[in-house]
Amino acid sequence: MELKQQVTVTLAEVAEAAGVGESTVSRVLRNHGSFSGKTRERVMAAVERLGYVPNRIAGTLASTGSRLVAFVIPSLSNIVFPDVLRGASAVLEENRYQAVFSVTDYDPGKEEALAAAMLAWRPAAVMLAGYEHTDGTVKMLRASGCRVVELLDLDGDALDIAVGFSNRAAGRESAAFLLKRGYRRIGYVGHDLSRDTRAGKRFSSFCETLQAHGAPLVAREILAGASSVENGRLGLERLLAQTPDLDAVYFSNDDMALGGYFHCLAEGISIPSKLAIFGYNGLDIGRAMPQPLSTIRTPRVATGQIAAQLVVANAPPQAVDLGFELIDGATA
Amino acid sequence: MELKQQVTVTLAEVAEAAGVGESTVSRVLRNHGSFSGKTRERVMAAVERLGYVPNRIAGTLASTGSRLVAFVIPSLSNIVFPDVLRGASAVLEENRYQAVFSVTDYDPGKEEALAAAMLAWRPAAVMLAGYEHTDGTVKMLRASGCRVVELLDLDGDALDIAVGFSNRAAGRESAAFLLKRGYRRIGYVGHDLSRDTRAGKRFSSFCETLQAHGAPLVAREILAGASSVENGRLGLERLLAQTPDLDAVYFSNDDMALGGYFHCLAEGISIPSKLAIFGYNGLDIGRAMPQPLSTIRTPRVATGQIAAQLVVANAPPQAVDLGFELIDGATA
DNA sequence: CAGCGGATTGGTAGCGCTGCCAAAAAGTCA
DNA sequence: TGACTTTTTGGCAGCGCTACCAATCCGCTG
Repeated sequence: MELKQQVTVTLAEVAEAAGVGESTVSRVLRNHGSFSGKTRERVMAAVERLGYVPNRIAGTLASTGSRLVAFVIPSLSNIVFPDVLRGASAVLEENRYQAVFSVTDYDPGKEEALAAAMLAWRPAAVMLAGYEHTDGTVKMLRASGCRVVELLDLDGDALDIAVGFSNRAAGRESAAFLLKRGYRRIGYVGHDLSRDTRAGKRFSSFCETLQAHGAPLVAREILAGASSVENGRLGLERLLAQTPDLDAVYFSNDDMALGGYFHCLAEGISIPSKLAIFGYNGLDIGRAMPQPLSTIRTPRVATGQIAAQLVVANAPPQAVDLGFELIDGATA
Repeated sequence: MELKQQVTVTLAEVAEAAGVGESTVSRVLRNHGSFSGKTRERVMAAVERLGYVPNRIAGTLASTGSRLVAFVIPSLSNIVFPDVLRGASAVLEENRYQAVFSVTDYDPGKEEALAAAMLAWRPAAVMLAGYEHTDGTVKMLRASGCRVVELLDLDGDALDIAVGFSNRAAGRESAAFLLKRGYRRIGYVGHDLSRDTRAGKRFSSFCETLQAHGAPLVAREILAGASSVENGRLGLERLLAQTPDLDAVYFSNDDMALGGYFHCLAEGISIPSKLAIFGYNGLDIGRAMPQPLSTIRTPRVATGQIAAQLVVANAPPQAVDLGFELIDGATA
């Protein structure tokens, strides 16, 4: 292999080869404005012959408004965000938009820096997780003039568009469900809540609901770092060591809950008679477990889809509540 | 708070405000070329005051070479690709590169179309999964002059850079491991192999190795659609219904294997004494299972990191073998 | 056949920034 | 101090494309 030749064919060359003007080529390629069928053929033949690939950088600069959509997401380890991206990218690709992303690791400072970097690409929209942003981020987004979509949260005030569901309601319904099932000595196993503010909202509403029904949270175990199956297992082990007589445990999400489930399997703790387990997210894996996981299924892919559709349609500011579904599984 | 729908500030305006020339502002902002400390301060003050955000579209067009890196990946559901993206995006962000992506759904035709769309952004590099591309894709990539990185496969000829490991070797070692453990009646449960060519390579090498050792594959169950825990469970159920006396099953990946594990749990099939289970990928979840999953751990995040590093460093064409690790768990 | 309106087409300013080059300013040295 | 360097700086031509406008063409009318 050797150095490649930078043989960039330009629109001007296509125009020359086709014997037409540049603007005609541009019109044909974008299928915009009018041109004859004959012209179209000549242009397409030249494009084919020269192997022309339009330069979207130049195109975007010359036209108003880009077809880039920027995602500034907390993580790619948590399946939630790939799911959102998946939903969004399908819609964006259909509409010839291009997705750009960067990962904040749940760090608001990094979010601000990355949002600034994104804005430099003059995207049509910026999509972020939730409502908690630094003042700098908010100011910057407001000043940018591009659409802003806040995802997966509805507990707060949207800057522009918001798509998701209420995490507080999710926490509340989870607690109500466990209470209705008769559990009274309830514990919690979670991951770092200071960074994952949505998990924090679920937890605080969960606690408030328990409290309001006279069965306040008995114990909690918060693990540093991200959620994972291993942390869930470890968390439940620690929680039970500290408070053995719990009858139910709420986990910050399904990964953590699955870890708890594994711990019970390994220790011979029978579910749900000895201990009930409740998760959050409604991952597919929960359905395949020997005992389907009791959890709340969230519309992750749909969140991405709807968000993308609203951006493509340049919809007015709004908050779209996609809701969630409580899965009455076999673990609680 | 001023909610001015401000017209975008340009570099020229910053220059004017700072009382310097445009090129001076450009130099200061990119910290490239020489300028005095005093000038630097004046420029930065003006940038701050006006809330200037550089326009990377214009910058990229004017300069040679972009800082975009395009990912054309088969899926976001399979955790493999988010993992690769995660490794890559960390490195890219550090180096002020921007990641762009689109999803092919394992469809070579879609890959070609999306690769073409990506090329229109004139990226510094295009990253793709594996070696199997349409002639059109290959031709286009060759002609583009941008770097091409093929990921997660080494069984074939690289276009430019390749980073990953040998799937054939992985299949071979998996088979050798099971044979060494004494299993002889071995089955396979997999997902759609025609699309996921890397899984196909593992499977064919697995079979060849069994054959070479006089213990050819006894049965197989291939499920349509993507890999999932549910499909793994269903697949094993079907496989055993058809061939009950297997002593080991190789799964196309850990998700599928976990499904198989769940099936055994639900049916009271003891692992590994009655049936051994072997996966592929080495997901964290496998470590947290009551019986750690026997599998092969692949360097997914590292693949992304190394790939990104090579692109950033503009390294010469090469194939980097990151290898994999056989995890001697408790299920085989 | 001139006159018209709509369909096509080409010319050409920019879009906002970088790269190159020459000019201006600031140092250096004998 | 004058000649010569080195550091800073500004001007401006593009990068490849789109948007706008004017020119041309065509088919019909009256």
